[in-house]
Amino acid sequence: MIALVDCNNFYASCERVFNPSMNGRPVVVLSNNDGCVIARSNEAKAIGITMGVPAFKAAELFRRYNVAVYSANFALYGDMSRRVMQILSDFTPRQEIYSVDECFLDLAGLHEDGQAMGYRMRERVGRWTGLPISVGIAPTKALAKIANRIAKKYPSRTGDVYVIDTEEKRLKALRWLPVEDIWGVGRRNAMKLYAAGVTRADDFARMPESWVRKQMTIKGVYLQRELNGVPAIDMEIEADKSKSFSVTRTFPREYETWDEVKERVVTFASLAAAKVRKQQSLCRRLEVFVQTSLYKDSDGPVTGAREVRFPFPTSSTLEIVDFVVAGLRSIYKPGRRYKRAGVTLYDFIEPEEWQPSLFAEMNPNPRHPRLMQAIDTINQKIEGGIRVASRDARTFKMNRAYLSRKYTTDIHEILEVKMNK
DNA sequence: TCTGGGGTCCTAGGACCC
DNA sequence: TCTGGGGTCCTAGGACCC
Repeated sequence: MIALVDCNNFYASCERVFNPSMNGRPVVVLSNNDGCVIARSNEAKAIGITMGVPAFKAAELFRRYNVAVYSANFALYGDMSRRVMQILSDFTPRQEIYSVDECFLDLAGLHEDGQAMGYRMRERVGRWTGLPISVGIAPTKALAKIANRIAKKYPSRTGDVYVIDTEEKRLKALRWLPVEDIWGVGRRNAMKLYAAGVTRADDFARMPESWVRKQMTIKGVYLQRELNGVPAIDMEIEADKSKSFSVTRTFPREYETWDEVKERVVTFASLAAAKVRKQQSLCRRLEVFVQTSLYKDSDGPVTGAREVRFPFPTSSTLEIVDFVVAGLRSIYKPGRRYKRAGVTLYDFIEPEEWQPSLFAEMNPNPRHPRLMQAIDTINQKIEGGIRVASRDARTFKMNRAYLSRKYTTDIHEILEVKMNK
């Protein structure tokens, strides 16, 4: 059996842990720049605040219902996530961390009753972190997802834990679940399925495999097997190295000068490069894009994008910054009002896989690795301690009007939290 | 005035090779 | 009139996830 454990309303719940007075009150968390709603407590959902709604459109609801509003505090959520995952890994070493707030646990070989174990997980995570979780248990990952959904939907009847361990329960669950809510069925496939007269998961499970293969590719076939109780999607216990790193942002206002846009893009490239170094890869390509407002022009946003292939693999911020500025220069149009930009680093190789070129000018600067190491060490201790000069913090300030504090990652805050307890 | 961010995988089709 | 067959690699675009 496989468990899918997931934190309820994760970001909103994290904020609540440190502000218990928010219990019972609607809580929402906003995206970068306080742009739109990205997490909601149950109370916030109940008063009709929808996922992704722009903050300015929900302002009236916020006021009327005395909603507690928070700017996203990803450092806090990341740290809470690490704690939850750590606790759950005690139940079985076979854990797949699927997202910041979810993990699969392979329960094979464990003798404890699933329901009982689910309650124990809930109890322990709740007591040790203050976060509420839901647990779904079933023979396959796709079914565990559904079990979890049932647990969430009927908290009082299930106690937030639901196990699909009989054929009867499996069929009942499939009859209950609309196709569009199946894990791996998105908007597009849902439309195809509806067009074919398929509206419930059990209809989908009975569709001819050839049809599924044709309409939904091999992934659809795996999914169908999983719903029929046959494992087809492997657990991924070992976290692979990432294949790309992106940093993209919407700006707080439109930028109309080269310097402003360049500063942002250089910053994004620097952040992404640090991630590449952290996983000890080298990078051979980047993509940079800039975009005008998604909402202003009636014919939609104008996007410019450019791929840059490096003459050698590198993880040096200095080298990557040069490449990204060259890329940006080739797409930047003076006079445009840019609202969003981003950088993706990808096409990684491992350092030992690469041989230097015979031509010196095609090789990376041999002194950069140690320089980067020194910079990373310093920046670990002093956030933003060293950066390339073309990054200028003064030119950019993100809106984070409702930011909570770094309760778990800043030593002063940690002491304060402890004293209050 | 104000509208998020970061990933992975699959497939078709083109380019190229022998 | 008749115009091979098999394979790899790469990329863009689509679809999906949280």
